[in-house]
Amino acid sequence: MSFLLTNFIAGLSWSQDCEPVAPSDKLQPRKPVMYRDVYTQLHWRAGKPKPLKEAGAPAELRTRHPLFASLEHFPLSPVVVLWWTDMSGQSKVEGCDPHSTSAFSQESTTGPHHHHHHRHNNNAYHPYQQRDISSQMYNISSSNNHNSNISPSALREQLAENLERHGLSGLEMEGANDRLNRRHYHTGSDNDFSDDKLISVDDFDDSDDEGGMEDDKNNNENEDINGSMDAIGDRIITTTSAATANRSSSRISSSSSSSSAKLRRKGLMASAKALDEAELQALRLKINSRERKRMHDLNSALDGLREVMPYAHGPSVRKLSKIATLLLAKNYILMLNSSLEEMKKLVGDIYHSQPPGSSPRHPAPLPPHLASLHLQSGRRHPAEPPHPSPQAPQLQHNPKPPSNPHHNQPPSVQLQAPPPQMPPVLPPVQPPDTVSEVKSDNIPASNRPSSFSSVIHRTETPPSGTPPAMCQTTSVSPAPSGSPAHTREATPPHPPASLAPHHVPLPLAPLSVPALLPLHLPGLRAPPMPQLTPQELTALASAYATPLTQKPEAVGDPPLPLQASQFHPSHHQHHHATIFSASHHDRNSRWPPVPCPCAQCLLTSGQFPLGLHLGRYPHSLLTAASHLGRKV
DNA sequence: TAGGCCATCTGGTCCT
DNA sequence: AGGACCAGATGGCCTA
Repeated sequence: MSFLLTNFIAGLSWSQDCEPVAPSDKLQPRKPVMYRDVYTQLHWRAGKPKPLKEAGAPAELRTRHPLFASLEHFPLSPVVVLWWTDMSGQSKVEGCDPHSTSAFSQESTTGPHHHHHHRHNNNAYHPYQQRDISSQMYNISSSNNHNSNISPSALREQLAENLERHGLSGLEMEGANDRLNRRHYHTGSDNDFSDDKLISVDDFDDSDDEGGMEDDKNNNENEDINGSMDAIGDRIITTTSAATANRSSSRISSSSSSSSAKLRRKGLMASAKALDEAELQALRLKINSRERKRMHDLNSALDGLREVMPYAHGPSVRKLSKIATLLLAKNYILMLNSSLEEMKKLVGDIYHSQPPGSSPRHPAPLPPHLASLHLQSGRRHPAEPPHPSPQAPQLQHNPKPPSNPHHNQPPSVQLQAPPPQMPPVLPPVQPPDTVSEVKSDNIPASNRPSSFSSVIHRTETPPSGTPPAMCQTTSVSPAPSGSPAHTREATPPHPPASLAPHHVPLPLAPLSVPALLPLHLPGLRAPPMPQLTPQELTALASAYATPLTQKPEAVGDPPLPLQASQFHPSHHQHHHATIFSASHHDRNSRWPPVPCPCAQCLLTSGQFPLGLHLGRYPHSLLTAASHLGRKV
């Protein structure tokens, strides 16, 4: 879109139809912001902060026209008189007496350049079509008045007359604007503020400068872009629109044209190469393309992160925002680390605690299912040779979660551990290719905790030749329906023992853990029996393995009164209460909830099926959640 | 309708 | 010099 601005005049010409309001309440210029070298932007407010576009100010003026800065110097003269011709060839007026200018002529806008009409989308936002008279920006658009007969020259005369009527001459304004421009927007270049009455200011962004206004008779004195930039501050300026956010290629092309001019003006291309306009345009396009690609790559990476995040991936789940993704990922990592530590401690307690009075001379034989646990922390058995590579295990996510109809199953987490080094005192480790599947049904009911609802099984058989140290993946199958999350109470398979843990070495072997392990399950401490059957171990692990495939209806049952009170700090209870009251209980919400990224929610995911209890919430809340999680 | 989120353009800065 | 990176600005889309 192109338009012509003429007689940009600030004056005390309130329309009789508009109730004069204290200008300070209506037009409060923001601190001038340098925009594209020499221009500024103002923030228009009418009573309360209001979007600029709703204030009726054309985007070009809001962002580029330096004379808007005059409002700072003329706070009592908020009326701005504008006349422009938009892309569609319609002349419009803002800020002057509607009774005298409403019938604006369209004759001046007709020309051979209506070929630009095709760029306009009827559904696209048109800044000049949104008028807010309350903003006291008098927008007198006569785009639909084809019978008007006021020519631009007549309009100028009328405007000048109005100015004189209010005792403000254009000359005074011009001088003031010149001073203002020199003060605020003079870039130090050769701005001379010539006496040009009509200056073409090529838009920097987007519009088609190849013809938007060339036909207008007022553009006879148009200068090229460089000349116009040197003459910022003149009263009559022709510019083009940036309001149309049409991302079409044509826009890019036209944008690059003006941008290249800026590049040259800026001096970036002041080398001897003397790139011509086409080259500069190509350069601008190239830069834009690179930046676009960069952002696309960034978004792709974020998408990849979302895929491995433990939240519902179903199509009915709203996509995590960028910030939510990052916060969730961060807290997820924290939770995984905590889970790992917890698991280490638990395993150490399980296998190396001895009944009171007995001395742990030898570590308990490690059942096959946990024989592969590789403990990084804790004291090692004296017989255990030093680990050759004590680096922390590397957490890896399966790029794709196990294929099953449950979309919200979390990705498996694999721990890459160094090659196993089995202490001689321990029984041989079950080969990693052994696939065993133990269901809680196999466990006697008397030994089965009430939380035995999940199934843990080895899901992958390494291909032949795979070193034993390679990762194993343990996936957690969903809990049977009707088993709410909070019923997976952390009932220990055996009465909790208060035995002091005896950390003894464990064989170095790959550790397979579920992707998400709820922490702080009460009672799940060192069982009294040093040896557990594989079934028991599986059952125990299942208590830790939180099925994350709970149906969303579980969301509707706020788990707050239960484990939350046990595991959540008070501040987090409040956080949860806030969150839940805000979105969790909104069954009518259009969007399914998305996970709370705070660490506490992740840590207590065993009680709250991760990713199912939050909908979108404001950034402030999300940030607060992050802060809360940081305290955990 | 306000606010959140996003894509895009843009200019500045830093790095290689 | 050129590319990567960053932040500001803007408008569109969507939701509450």
